[in-house]
Amino acid sequence: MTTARAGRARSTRQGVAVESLLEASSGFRSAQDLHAELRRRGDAVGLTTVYRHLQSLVDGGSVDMLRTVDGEALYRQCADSRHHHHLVCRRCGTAVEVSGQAVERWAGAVAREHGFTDVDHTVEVVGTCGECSAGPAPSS
Amino acid sequence: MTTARAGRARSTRQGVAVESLLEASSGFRSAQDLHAELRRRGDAVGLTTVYRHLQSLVDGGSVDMLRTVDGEALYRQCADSRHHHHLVCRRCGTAVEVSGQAVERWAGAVAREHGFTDVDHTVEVVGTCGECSAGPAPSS
DNA sequence: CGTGAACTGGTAACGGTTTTCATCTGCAGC
DNA sequence: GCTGCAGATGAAAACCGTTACCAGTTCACG
Ligand SMILES: [Mn+2]
Ligand SMILES: [Mn+2]
Ligand SMILES: [Zn+2]
Ligand SMILES: [Zn+2]
Repeated sequence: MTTARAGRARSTRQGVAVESLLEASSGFRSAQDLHAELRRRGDAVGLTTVYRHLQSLVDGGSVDMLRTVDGEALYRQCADSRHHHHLVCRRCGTAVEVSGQAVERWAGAVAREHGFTDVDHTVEVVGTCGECSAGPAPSS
Repeated sequence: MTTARAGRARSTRQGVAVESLLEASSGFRSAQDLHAELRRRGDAVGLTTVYRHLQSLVDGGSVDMLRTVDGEALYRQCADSRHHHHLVCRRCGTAVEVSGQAVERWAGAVAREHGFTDVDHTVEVVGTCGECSAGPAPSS
């Protein structure tokens, strides 16, 4: 009742591999990226299967997906299953989950003001995290 | 000095066609959509050229581009060249330009709070506009 | 064990976008 | 008005992330 998982019926080596790798990652990662790392570390999973599990996780609500400006899909395991947004470092990709009451209220108000209903919204904040701005300059 | 146009060096029939069609459109439109309408109305432009002009306009800052969830790029001529966001109807695509002081403040604050600098953000609000929710039901 | 539904993964297809390159054209300079 | 040519065009091919297809594999259950 509590977990509205639309997950797979069986637990497989591949499914566990994808899910746990994403869980161990700190930021958004692409399917191909995950696939490459799995292959590199020995326990390989087909690219198709990586996509399948990521899609299941997104459907289940435990993973967020977003599109980069050049059309690539990025996935991230979210600690909080409730509605929230991300503050992402443009350098290292690390993401912090943030909730924004102010934004929720604003979105609702601006929509109502223009006669819109069934409002939904997407908010992404990108910047350079403290660690990266203190770290080595992007020389080469 | 005022216009920081990174536009093309020459004025061509094709460039004018793309720009004015987008100008006459009320919401976000895809490159293929624009290409199809130009072809339909007789004054045809190569798809490649449509993409090229849209890219120039985006670079010049007079046009906004966003990605749909399935990776398609959508373009819109913005009336306001200053920073703003859009309230888009998920049914008819009509977009209203809105500025959100509350969101700007929130984004800055939440970033500062987590030690992030050089903050940027994207905010999109989608809903059903008054006209569409009053109009014909999405039957067939 | 035996059966079948779920799962896997190589390969092919898909679709939007970009690159390539031969051809064309706006326009600055005569 | 011409001419020259850098800039622009567009059909076709390449690109690339993603999805569909489908034959083979795995696993829960009787
Ligand atoms: Mn929100
Ligand atoms: Mn803003
Ligand atoms: Zn960082
Ligand atoms: Zn509408």
